[in-house]
Amino acid sequence: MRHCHQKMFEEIGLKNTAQRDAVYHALERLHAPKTAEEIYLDTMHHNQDISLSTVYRILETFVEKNIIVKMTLANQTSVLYELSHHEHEHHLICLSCKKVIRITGCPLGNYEEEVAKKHHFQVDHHQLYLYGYCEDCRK
Amino acid sequence: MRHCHQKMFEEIGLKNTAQRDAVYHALERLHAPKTAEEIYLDTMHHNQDISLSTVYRILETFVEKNIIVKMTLANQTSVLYELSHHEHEHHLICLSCKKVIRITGCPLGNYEEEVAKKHHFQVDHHQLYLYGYCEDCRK
DNA sequence: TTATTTGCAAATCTTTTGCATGAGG
DNA sequence: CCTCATGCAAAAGATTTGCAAATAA
Repeated sequence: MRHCHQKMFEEIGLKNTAQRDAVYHALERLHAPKTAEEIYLDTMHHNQDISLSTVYRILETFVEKNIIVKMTLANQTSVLYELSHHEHEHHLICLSCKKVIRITGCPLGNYEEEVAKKHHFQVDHHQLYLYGYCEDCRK
Repeated sequence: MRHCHQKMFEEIGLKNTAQRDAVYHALERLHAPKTAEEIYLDTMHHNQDISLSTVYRILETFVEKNIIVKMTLANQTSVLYELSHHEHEHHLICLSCKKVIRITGCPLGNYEEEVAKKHHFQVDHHQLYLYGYCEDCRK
């Protein structure tokens, strides 16, 4: 039973359990937004028994502690989770293979301020998704 | 039993039923992205008995015929539907009252082409959501 | 030791589907 | 008439929850 993330859990005030460690490892391995089910299966495939409800609970806890983020894509029923990268990013979503690709850079410029002024809406953050076909699927 | 949308249904090859008419009326009244449940309740409140599964089926049909669009917001489990406006639009979502406001105008410019070039990704369309606080809630 | 975490099963919520009945053209 | 649409109830998929047992600190 490894405890690679012991220090991190300590810092954020969470007990260092084998299940939390395993879920964190899975998120590191998968390095893309994944469903709770996918994270559960990946964990099981790496010989860490866990129950699906525990995965959900751990993911919720991680979201609260801001170490992962939660997202929902258009016309997709499940919620996706990925490690927080603490940098501004957007996503490309392949309509064919459903792959999600993170990209940095942002075209918004001072658009948020324009919107704030024009619509009397105080912008906190934004999400931009570009849907299309990835290199492999456009062939 | 009114049939205000008879001509439209005829044109797109759908039978003109009281339920379809009622759902379309509800979408016109609500003029914002709403859940199937909300559309169902609005329809019932306007004295048109309908079953929730029929609402889902009608909404699916309308999506196929391109007279409405389907969307999912971040961290929200339910799918939302609204009339197609056939113009490019984005949405402001109030984090407090959950209101969704449609806006026109787009800050992307030639960003899609840049992404296509840089990431070898063929962009089909995009979604932009600005989260924050609306005029009523920022007070 | 004690509060926290986990596993299991059951509950919940949203959406879909099978099938018999009903209605539009 | 005959096909398509609807209602109902049941199924399905995703997520949450209650509770007793297990475990970290």
